[in-house]
Amino acid sequence: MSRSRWRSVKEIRIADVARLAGVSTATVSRVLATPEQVRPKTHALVMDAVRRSGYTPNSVARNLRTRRTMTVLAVVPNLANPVFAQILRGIDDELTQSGYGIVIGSLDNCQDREARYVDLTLSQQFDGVLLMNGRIPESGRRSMSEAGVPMVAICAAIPNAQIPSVVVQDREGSREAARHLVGLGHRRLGYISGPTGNVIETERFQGFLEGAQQAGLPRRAVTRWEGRFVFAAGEAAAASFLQMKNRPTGVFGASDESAIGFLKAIRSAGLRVPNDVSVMGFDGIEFASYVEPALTTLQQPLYQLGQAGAREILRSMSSKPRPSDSQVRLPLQLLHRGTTGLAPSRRSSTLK
Amino acid sequence: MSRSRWRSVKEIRIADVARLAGVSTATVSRVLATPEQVRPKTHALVMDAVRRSGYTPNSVARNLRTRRTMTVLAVVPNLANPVFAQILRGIDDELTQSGYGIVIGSLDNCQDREARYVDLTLSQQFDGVLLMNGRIPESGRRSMSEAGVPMVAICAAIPNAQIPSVVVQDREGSREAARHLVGLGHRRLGYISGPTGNVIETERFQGFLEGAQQAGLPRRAVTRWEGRFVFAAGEAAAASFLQMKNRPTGVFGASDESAIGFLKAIRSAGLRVPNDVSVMGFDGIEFASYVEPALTTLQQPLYQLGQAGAREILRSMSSKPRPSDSQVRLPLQLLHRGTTGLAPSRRSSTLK
DNA sequence: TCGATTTTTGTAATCGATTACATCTTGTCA
DNA sequence: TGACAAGATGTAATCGATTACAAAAATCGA
Repeated sequence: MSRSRWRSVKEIRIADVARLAGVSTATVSRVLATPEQVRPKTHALVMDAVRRSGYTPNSVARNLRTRRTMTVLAVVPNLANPVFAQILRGIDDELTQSGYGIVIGSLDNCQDREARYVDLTLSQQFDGVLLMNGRIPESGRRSMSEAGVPMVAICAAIPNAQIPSVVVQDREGSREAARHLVGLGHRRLGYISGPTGNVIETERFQGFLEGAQQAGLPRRAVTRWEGRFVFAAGEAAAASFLQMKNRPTGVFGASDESAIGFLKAIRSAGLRVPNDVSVMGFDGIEFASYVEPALTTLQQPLYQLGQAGAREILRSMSSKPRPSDSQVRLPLQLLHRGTTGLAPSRRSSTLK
Repeated sequence: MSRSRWRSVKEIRIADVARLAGVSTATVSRVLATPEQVRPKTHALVMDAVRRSGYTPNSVARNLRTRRTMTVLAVVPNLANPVFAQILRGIDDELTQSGYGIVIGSLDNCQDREARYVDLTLSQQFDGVLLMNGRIPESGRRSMSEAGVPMVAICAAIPNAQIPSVVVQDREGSREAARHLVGLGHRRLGYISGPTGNVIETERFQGFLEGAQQAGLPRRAVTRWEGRFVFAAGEAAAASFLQMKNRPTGVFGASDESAIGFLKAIRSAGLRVPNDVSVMGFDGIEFASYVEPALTTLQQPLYQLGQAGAREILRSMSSKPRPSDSQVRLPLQLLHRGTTGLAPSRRSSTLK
């Protein structure tokens, strides 16, 4: 019975409120959208009717008429990765402040899921799109860009596209990581990669190589293990690492998860960190400080990344003329924690 | 310039396609929605026009006319917790299969964020709502239930509400956890709680007490530390734990994160796990197997939980008559890993 | 108090689809 | 071949808001 009451409440339309208040629908609409355009007396009248009836405007109708949905799509590679959870928090907070909503589209690491979001975007569901997967989603012969909706790339810039991006200093960070390891005396380095071809991966690997080189290491001093940004990739790299004769003593994971997977695997094999091997990650996720020892890593300003991206898309959605290829690059912070230390060679000589 | 071409593509309406194909808008609509109702020749004609023009129906207009959005809202306490990420994957997969979309509404552990989702729901944005926060969101004097939209609770049942729920056997699981610890010889137990008042927390704590009692322990053998389902709660509990004179030897965290926080903190304090203290968690998140030692925990079938919840809401949205208070309870699995072992007392006698 | 100006309100068109109903084809069978 | 049913298509109403434009009311100065 209370059930049916709710139902009835749900059916209130603007016309009902207008009748109740003795005004036209136009006036009701104005009271709700532009109160300053209506006489205080009328305003009170209408607001009272709104309250009495429990009216809430139908946003679908409004969206149709105004041709905007006040909603932004955020495409992420996956939801399980806490990196994106943090970025999304920043986006959400920022967009909410401006009255926008956010729809999260997870690709679940599966490229054919792009189709769905292409369709939704093409069907005018969103006023803007935030891309965190480093590419413009497509479906068959159709691309999301056909929708003519503003887009902004976060986390990973999109090559060959005139799209503003908000990213971190991946290259510089990885360079610093390599230098950090070499500075500790490590002469043979390992690199656990992200997915080959991925923009971020490319940047980080290049940076790492550059850093090693700048620190005086030859290219062959760096071993690269093919991986992805997940725990399992680190474990796989460890398997390969363990059966090397001349093992690297400093290993850098292109993500915290892969570094943690590596860490776990080599410790299970009896190696000590950082005494035998130093390990570094990239991301600065919360987990990273709960492994043992706490993971040395490059911390991304994830929340701020999301905020900045959101501000960028808000700008794109408001003003028409845009540079449309601006790029913001936020700095990283090297968190020197427990998994990195002096190289065994250096350490023993020190101890002697 | 290509820009303007996209723009123009975007403006195609059903009337344009109809003109191009030389039929009425009704026919175009039917070709797209109910192809069997249209002659093959006409069908081909229209499809060709659709392809040539790059037409995609405007879903906002469609939603208005059909009075459904084919979208479900999923309210989660927060996004950072991987538990919800996994549940959401299950939901997403299942809903997508049925042509539904999902909007994720994160409360970010902040109750006043409920208002936003209440408004969206009241404004007819969703055909159904999945609640994972154990309560029906409200905003001022308005409740989400007024929208008259089907709702299903996942993860945490909602007390005193006629809402179907899909949960796990929290109570039975925690009971088993307590028995497991006592079975290993632990006579003093610790319990790191979730937020007091939370449905899940209540279930788990009751279960834990019951288990301890059934195993022959008096109530006072169980110490409860007030906490939340996050790392920091475990660390706080550890601080309290460390300054007890007669410490528990078996500690159960109501979440993996709190257990991991505890683990980290007591190991930093020099205690050995499981030799000095056994630790258990609840959730079975991926990270739990990467700490050292791997965390013994109760694994939730998170993905399946999401799937089941999605199926339930799909049912609620299709058929009108519903039991509306059915409850599905999925079983947990005790993963016996490295953080639990014989109690010190028991172990030393064994070794002797 | 009157007319001009400004504010407030109302009427009706509009957003872009779906769909009830009417109309026109096509097909079947005597 | 013609009558009738079944099938395909078209016309126009509809979903529920916003808003351009017109009309009415309030304000103001002389």
